[in-house]
Amino acid sequence: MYSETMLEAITGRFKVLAEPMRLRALHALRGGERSVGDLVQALGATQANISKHLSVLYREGLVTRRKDGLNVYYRVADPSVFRLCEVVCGTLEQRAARHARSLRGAVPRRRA
Amino acid sequence: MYSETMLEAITGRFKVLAEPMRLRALHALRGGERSVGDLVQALGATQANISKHLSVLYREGLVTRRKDGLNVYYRVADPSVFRLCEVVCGTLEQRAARHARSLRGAVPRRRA
DNA sequence: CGCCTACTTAACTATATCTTCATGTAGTCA
DNA sequence: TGACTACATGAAGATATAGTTAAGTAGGCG
Repeated sequence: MYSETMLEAITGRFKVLAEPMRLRALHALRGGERSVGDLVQALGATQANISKHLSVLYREGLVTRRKDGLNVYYRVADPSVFRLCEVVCGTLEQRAARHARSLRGAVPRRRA
Repeated sequence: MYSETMLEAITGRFKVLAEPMRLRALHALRGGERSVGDLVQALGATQANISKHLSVLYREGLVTRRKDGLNVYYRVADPSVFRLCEVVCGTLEQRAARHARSLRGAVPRRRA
């Protein structure tokens, strides 16, 4: 069993990832660092919105940032995020497959 | 990049795991199935509260349930949850270690 | 210096969700 | 049938958080 603080830390990490826009931002950063304006255009959201989500990711240690002139460039700091997504994807696909099978009938019948 | 529906599904899964009490419940079920009343006692929460969290876990497909007389027994249906927690734990520990090192000084100086 | 651009942040509204209390439901036992 | 137990659920209050608007900060450029 986890300690109380560890539990809060884990759920905190999950909470950060539980937002579509943040996940989109992280995956948009998968290819390397990008500026805020670049992300705004890529993700189709307002600049303030993206900026806030990036701040959350930064506070949680999932990204780093680097200022260059007027631009701020963000970069993924913790690639484990993608492993988490892949694990979730795997189980979701398994579940979907099971569901599909159950729709076809739990005990598949041959064509009459 | 994920499709919009896939993204919602992934964040939905993270959202379910982003609650300390639900994570506690899942880990309490790690040893095998347990009744609601048993979990209530083990987790130290109200019966309504536990029942609701279990319903969420059930809707999301993370647990199964089985009724036997007056009792309802829950069981973990998707053990990948524990892998997710382990991945998160690993990165949190790494981060804590880095933080500890930075507190000792990024460039450790020898005693004068 | 003033003005612009890129970004951040404060203030606000709307929405979601956790928690609790009370009630409802299903099964057991007399 | 009625009373009791185990669990689920509806309603309501408190809190949190996403999104927008507007203002603030910092750097580049004339």
